[in-house]
Amino acid sequence: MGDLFSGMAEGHEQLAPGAWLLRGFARDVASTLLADVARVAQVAPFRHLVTPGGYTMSVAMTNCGRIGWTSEARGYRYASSDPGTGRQWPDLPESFADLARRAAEAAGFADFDPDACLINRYVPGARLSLHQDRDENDRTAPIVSVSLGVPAVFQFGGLSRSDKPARYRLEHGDVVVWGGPSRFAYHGVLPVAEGFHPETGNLRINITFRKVF
DNA sequence: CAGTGCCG
DNA sequence: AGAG
Repeated sequence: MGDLFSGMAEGHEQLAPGAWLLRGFARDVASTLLADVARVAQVAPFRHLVTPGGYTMSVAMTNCGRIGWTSEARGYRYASSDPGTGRQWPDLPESFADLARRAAEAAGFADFDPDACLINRYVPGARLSLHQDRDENDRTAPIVSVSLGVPAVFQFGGLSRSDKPARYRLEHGDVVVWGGPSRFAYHGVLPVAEGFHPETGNLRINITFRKVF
């Protein structure tokens, strides 16, 4: 097996045009990120949202930043306050903003300034079926996704749901960035296996940054 | 509107 | 296991 991307920085794997897996990119700040996740969750608790189809999601979610993604019986939407508490979402921690900006830059997207940050918590068995992120108005900004805790298998496909997705094992500190021609790529997470990570126990935490406006 | 889910 |  040869090196398909010789000359590229170690640990940066191209998944598709405009899509990169930055292996271990957030490893050195992972503890700080997790501490900030805990702080956010204290103000905006994780909840299991209900899809418009009436099913309760296996992944628990919360948000920080100016606006947050939510799902309700009536539909998906970005909201400036937490429907669970009525309060505004907590501010985007500095550690989040800095990491998101640097990861986007490393993937070729300059000046990424996310206004939305969705935090997903997976227990063993939790999953996110194949979908597109398409509730954002800014179609030029990338998606930045940070994996923490127990590993998971990430599916990354094409622009059509029928395109067979490739699978990548994402570990603590890995970051995936996709934008440009891959901005609307289908992606998902297979059911998370039982596991243990010293910083999260049996949980997987994912932090996803988007620019809505 | 709803496929970020279920069925098979 | 995973198409539709």
